[in-house]
Amino acid sequence: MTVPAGRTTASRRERVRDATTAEIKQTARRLLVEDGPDALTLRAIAREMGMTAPALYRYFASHEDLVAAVCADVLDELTLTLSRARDSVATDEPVERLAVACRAFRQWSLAHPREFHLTFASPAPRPPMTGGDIATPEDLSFGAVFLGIFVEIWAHRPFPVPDEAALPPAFVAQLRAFSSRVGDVLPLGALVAYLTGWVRLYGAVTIETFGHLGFALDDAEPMFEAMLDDMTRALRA
Amino acid sequence: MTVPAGRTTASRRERVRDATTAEIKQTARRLLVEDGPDALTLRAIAREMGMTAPALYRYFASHEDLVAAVCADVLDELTLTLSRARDSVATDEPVERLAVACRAFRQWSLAHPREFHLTFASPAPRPPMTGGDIATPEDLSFGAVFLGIFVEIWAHRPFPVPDEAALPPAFVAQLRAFSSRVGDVLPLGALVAYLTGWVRLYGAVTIETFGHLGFALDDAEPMFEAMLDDMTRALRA
DNA sequence: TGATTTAGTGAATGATGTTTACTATGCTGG
DNA sequence: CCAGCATAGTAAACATCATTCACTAAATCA
Repeated sequence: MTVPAGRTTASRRERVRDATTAEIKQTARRLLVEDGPDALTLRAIAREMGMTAPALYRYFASHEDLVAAVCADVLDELTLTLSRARDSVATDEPVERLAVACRAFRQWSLAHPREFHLTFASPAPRPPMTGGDIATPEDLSFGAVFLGIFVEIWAHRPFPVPDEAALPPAFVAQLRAFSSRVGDVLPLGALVAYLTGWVRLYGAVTIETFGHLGFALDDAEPMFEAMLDDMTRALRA
Repeated sequence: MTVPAGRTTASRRERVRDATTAEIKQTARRLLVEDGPDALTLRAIAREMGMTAPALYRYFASHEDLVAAVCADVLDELTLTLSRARDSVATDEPVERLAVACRAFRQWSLAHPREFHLTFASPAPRPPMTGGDIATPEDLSFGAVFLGIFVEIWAHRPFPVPDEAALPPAFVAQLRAFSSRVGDVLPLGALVAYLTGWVRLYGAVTIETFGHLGFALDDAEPMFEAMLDDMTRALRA
């Protein structure tokens, strides 16, 4: 995804093509943000660009593919945002780096709810996790940001983790498979903490952006901070 | 929502009208389940029923209204399912009643992912929580199931809650408002536990149904059970 | 029984994704 | 330099969608 392509090897044609492709995705995203997911139509995008809809088929095989490309862009941008947030804290405070990244995830999502929902809460046809021909939100780089922070935390000072023998064997088997897939960078118990953190973070942000806490709270930030507290405390102890 | 209407006062016309309304919603839901949210079209519904699309406007003001009605039905069904699950455990084990209801929520959602996403993860135009003219998932009955269980737990044996003085004042203010809205059935700290539980439950189920744990796990049940353990332990201690 | 309300149809409008045939334009090899 | 070709774009068409409007037929009611 998002291969910058070698500077010199780009012919003129390739350059204008890439520019058009980028403009299409940009326009699509603008329509999504301004007028909602239903406004994300080929005809509207083409209209905005002073083109006709069939022309877009020179750049994307289908409407679905275009949406997927927008999602990939969104994911890249979010990944970059999270990396930057993480790097704004010194490496000798890895738990704080995690907290800052989590807050950045929430802030970005609240500021970009439609992009967030399209990318993280759409019933997209997800391939059964075979190789990596399509980008799911957990694809490498994105998930790697948080996983990397957990590696840092663990290296800095290991935190209490559930005993492997206490976990259901079927769970351990899955964890082993996942662990080897990511290069065995953490003990299984720490992977559980990582996954638990992802579940809590995703859940807190998703429930807030969908307004499913509005029945009780106007501002969910204190709840979010309480969750972060709970999470980071367990990683400091 | 879903007023059964007095038995005797229903004229013949009203009865067949209600039957047709029900059939429309049923058909809509079947199309949603079988062919996905994009198949939920007025024309398709009418076609399935041997009617024409404009006829449906005698029953629903718009496509959006029909979808909202389907959501309301889904919510009612889920609420009923959760109540039943809760009632399958004796009232002297209220924490277990909570666990059983949470499992029922997950099971139902996994068995009905499209209904779940339509009702709980759609960017529907949510009114800013004024009165109650439109049904959001947290509308009375649904949220009341879980809130009721927390009331039972608290009555059976109070659990440790954060000190009110330790919470941010702005948070306390919101909690007070919510508390009075639900009749002050619990101390503020216990309300925090209730809301935290809802966030964790919603998050765990949503992340699983969207497949956002698939990058690590094939079966998220052990993670869910671990979450439940963590949650119920805090309510027993 | 006659008036009125109701359920439903058919045709039409404007929008959508997608395909096909066609037309320029720019690039490239002799 | 120019003949040939790949590319980017258009216009027209098709099937589908939500929605509106004029109309019909049937059920209800006074």
